[in-house]
Amino acid sequence: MLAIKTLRDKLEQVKSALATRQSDISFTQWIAADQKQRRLKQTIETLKFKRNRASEEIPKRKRAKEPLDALLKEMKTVSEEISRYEAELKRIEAENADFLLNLPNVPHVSVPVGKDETENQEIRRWGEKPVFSKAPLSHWVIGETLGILDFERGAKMSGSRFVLYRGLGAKLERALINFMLDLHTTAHGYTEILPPFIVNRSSMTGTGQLPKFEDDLFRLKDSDCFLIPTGEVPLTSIHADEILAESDLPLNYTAHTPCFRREAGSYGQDTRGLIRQHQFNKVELVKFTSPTDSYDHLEQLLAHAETVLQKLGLHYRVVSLCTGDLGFHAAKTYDIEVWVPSQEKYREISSCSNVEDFQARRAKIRYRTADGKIEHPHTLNGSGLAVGRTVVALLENYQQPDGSVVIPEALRSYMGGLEKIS
RNA sequence: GGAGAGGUGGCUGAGCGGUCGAAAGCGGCGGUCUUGAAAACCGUUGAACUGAAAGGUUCCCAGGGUUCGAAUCCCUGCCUCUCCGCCA
Repeated sequence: MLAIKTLRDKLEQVKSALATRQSDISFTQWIAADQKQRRLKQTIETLKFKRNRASEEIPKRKRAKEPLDALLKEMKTVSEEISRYEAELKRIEAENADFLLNLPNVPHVSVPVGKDETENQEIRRWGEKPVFSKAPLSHWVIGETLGILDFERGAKMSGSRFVLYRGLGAKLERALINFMLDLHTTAHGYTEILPPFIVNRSSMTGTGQLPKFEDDLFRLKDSDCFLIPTGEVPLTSIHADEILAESDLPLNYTAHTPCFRREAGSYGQDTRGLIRQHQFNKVELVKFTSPTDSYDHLEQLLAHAETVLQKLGLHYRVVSLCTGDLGFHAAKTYDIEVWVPSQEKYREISSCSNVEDFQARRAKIRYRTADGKIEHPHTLNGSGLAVGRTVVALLENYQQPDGSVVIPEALRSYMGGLEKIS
């Protein structure tokens, strides 16, 4: 959510910044409604002032046994007026709040301007593409042949885009989760959290998933609660409605959570394999930082996610998303894309964003500065990493001519010393 | 699932329908005292909106209602706790 003050004072700047996102938002209606809202509020406050003064007067007169019928009558009218105006104000406020909640974040100045993903900017590459003697197999062929991934039975019990891991496949997923969590908690200084995987509407709204993206979420039938689409939601909600101390910052949290996504509107995309599932595991990184150094922290967060791939020896590139490809709540985003040999493509395996104060404002996350001022911290989040997609990369990049898959050195202690899956 | 209790400021916890943004204690901050610290004592200490400021309005879980006036009364919802039942 953007600050109303910013909208009122710097509307033209906001407009042109948002235009780079390819959003066509009209502000004319909002401007009128905002003015109406302020006028109404003034009227109501004047009336309430009158009522409050009368409330002081009435008991005095009562004690003095002075007549007050006329005053009571007058105040009854005033109260009726107030409730009439308030009903109107409530309606307008709800409209305006809805407008604000649906406005995307303003891109940071360093974000490349562009219309869609074709104009994202490559920042760097790490490692080399592996060389194969014959055409590399897709991870689902490898996984099914090795008996570690079972898409058929996943679909049988749950539907398409669900998978069953078996034996060493399940163990590999678990090994990756532990490997990532250990790395982030020991080497990178994050506090491990095990949050709820079901959250209420307020947590979803605070983090920016709602009201705009309800169709992408799984909602529980009788409770207005949702399955989390990412660990970012519970981790960022940890400090909702709180006022932190400046000395608390930065706060660094990590968590492994399953993520649940409806994937509405992605029919026909990545229908086979692990790339796009309704349920997948992810290790998430979330930071709360001071606004002054949040962009340094974004680089750090990105480096922390990259470290996972480096330790696993997986070739990847880092891309800075252009304005047109930026997610709703992000001011700046780096995607890490891992090499997927069977597709001869880089595929997103992590997305690291600085949300600035967009979520903090929605979720009422604040901190008190040394001189007592109340400010919104910046929130950052990134995948460190998407676990299912890491399995994709491992199976494909480490596949051997004999059909086996070598386990990278860094992971072996988590696999009971196993060197390859065959 | 059944029965009951309750949701008040950073925390604990008072609060008669009007003088309550709200007692008191703790904690925090500043000070006195002290070589220093502790203790003691004194002072101070919520948030949002609005306004140049003075000030004004709002907030005692949320939403409705009663009333000239609600933290206080009524209704609904949410949440927490206790006991019983069930259960990993």
